[in-house]
Amino acid sequence: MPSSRPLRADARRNREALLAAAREAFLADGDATVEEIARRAEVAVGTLYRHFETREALVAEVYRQEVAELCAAPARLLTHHAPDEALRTFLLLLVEHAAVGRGMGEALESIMATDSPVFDDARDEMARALDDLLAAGAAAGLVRSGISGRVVLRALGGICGLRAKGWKDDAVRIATILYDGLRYGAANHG
Amino acid sequence: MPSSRPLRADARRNREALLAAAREAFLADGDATVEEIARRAEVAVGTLYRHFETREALVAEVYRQEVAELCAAPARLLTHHAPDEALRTFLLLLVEHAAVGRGMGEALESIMATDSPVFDDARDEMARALDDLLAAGAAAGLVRSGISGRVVLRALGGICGLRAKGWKDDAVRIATILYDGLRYGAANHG
DNA sequence: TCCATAAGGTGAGTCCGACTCCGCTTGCGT
DNA sequence: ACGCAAGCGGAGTCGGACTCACCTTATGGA
Repeated sequence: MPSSRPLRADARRNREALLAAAREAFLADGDATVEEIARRAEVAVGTLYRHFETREALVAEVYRQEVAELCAAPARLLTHHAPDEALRTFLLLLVEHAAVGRGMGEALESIMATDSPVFDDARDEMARALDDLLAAGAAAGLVRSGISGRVVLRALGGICGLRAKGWKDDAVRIATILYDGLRYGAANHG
Repeated sequence: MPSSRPLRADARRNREALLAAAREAFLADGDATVEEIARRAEVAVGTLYRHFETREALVAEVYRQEVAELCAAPARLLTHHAPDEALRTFLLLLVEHAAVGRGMGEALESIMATDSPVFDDARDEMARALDDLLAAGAAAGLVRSGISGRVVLRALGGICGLRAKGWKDDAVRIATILYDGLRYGAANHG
């Protein structure tokens, strides 16, 4: 159903406006009712639902770009760093992304810690990205083998939700612990 | 407000019935509307709300016993095992508890991964229990120091929510990775 | 240029679940 | 046995996601 017809001009405008309004609302506050988003975009809720199946689908769309970018990182990191360093950097990059705004953290948490089918694609993509990292590390004997990306993803899920004072330090610590834990059973243990 | 007066007989009965109904509903299905719980207990929702501030408070109460038990474990484990072994066992014990029913997992997740004030007590208690474990481990040079129980708690949060096939294996793996990560930077590194 | 028409937009309304309120009922101390 | 505070019932409110029957308009073909 994409591109059966190229989308009428007003429709495209509204879709864009909705995404912009949602992005604005999410990045800042983290939530926002569909009503609020529609109002910001100067359309009615019905229009919102013409373009996005559910509120969650809108959230997913808003963060798709950024998640895709995040998922592209492992391949890039692996060309510039040793696999273990690439893994470490990626985990910290994730924390960094989660920190850009309440919304991004929540989106990442939804992807990592829920099983909502709306995020299936993003979840699969991130799991695959992590798989690559882990496989490269294992092949080099720097990371224990037998761990799937999905597992690591899930382990990281918790750190993206809350925004208490000092949150980021904690997140970095957790990422570091996980990283060390992943190296612990490696062939070249050290 | 506890024990200003010993609670009228019918009130005690209803309170008990509500807890029983909720326990039954939660352990099996994981959720249940307040309406459903009230119906099961053969009282009206108003009665439910006389006894419990919010739905969450009811959840907290249902699992208080079990959480308290869980929190008592570290002290016991430390008298029988080396600190590192005690830590490992506790992490696995947590996974075990999360596995007893959808509800218990959800409750643990709420405690560990949210900041709902309803779970403040449980959260504090668990963090303290973990602190003890970590401090003992650090004192013996078996566990890296500088990690607070709260951080570990948060890291574990993600593993208690989902119930996909093979979930428990994943949870055990994550717990193991965390455990290894916690030992990684220890004084007697090995 | 103009019309037919299907794509798109609208917003009051539905649904659902948590929570409230107030009048009625009842356990229990005297 | 009586009074009344404690307790209970359940219809009602509220808030948020989502729907649908009807209206508006962009667009492409004559």
